[in-house]
Amino acid sequence: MIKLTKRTEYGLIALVHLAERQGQVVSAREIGEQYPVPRRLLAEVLKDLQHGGLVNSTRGAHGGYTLAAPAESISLGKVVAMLEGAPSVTDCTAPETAQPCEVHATCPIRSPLDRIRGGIWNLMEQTSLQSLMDPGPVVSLRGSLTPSGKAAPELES
Amino acid sequence: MIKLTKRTEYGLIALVHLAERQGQVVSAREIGEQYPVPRRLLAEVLKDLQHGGLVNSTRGAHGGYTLAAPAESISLGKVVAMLEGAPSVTDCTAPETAQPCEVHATCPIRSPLDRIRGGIWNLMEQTSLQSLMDPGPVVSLRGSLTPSGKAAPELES
DNA sequence: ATAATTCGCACCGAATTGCTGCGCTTTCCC
DNA sequence: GGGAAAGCGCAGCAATTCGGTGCGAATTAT
Repeated sequence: MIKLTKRTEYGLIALVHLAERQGQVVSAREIGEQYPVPRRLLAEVLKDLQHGGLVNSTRGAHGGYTLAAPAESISLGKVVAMLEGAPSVTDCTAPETAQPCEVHATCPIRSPLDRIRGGIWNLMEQTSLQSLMDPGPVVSLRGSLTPSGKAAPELES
Repeated sequence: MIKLTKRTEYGLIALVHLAERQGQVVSAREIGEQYPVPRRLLAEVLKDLQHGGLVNSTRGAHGGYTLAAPAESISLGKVVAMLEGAPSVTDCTAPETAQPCEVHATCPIRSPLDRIRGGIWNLMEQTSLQSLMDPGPVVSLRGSLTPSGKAAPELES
């Protein structure tokens, strides 16, 4: 199914919240109080974001989280990749699967499907956290589905 | 997770196969023999496609399926919507959920997330079965994420 | 009749998802 | 120093979804 998980949804809520108070240390509890987000799960998500280096965490009494980078430089793609694992359109397109997918040779939709995946991914890569907050147009894609199929050059590395 | 289900994958394989022999009646068994697709499940998928009017089915001895429309007029979006149900980026964006999603008012990422969904959807809507088969560029998106957020005007109706 | 097909359920096992519990560590404040 | 506040790590649980199958009925060419 084409959808994002709750983890990503919560993560985005938190990130946007952090972005609004850039610099300030915000606790998971505070965020959990403002939105109907199970704070326990939110903490889990924040932890993952911290692992990925998107947020900094401060422990201890008045601890909490801050954005580790400006909102403009955080792409939706990064968040999704971090919170949901490697994205793929079908299982056999997942690079780490390493199973050459027996169809491979015959499968007539493999590479096209790859292009779709690239397009979706490109969409997310080009969407920054900042633009998610802006009211205006987010991004203008063009030529996102090129024959090369490599619309999303680098993901995480 | 951002991915298509096996159902869609199998459906696309079948549709492409049907498109290649446009006009000819092709049985589920034949398709199942060419690709490592459980023919039982394939039949299930084909049935759904028939329900949605994308393919015609002929019963009886030399029965099978044919494309119900030219490959150019079948969009990837239609197939996905038909095989995976209403697409949504998060649960609360699903129209039929009807739960107004308590955050709604406060949720800072609802509408942006909606735009993402629209963008992805738009991508699929603009990708025809035919273009999936062509080797060239598939589609050139531009302005897919407009502030209006309604990048995908009509879905199924 | 018989064989080849699709059709319509219903069902099962496995994986994923959303969520919670419990205890530990770190840090601030008194 | 002691307590409270906060993050960290791991493990587990319930519900849903997904991939796949079984079985029989209906339909049609030979």
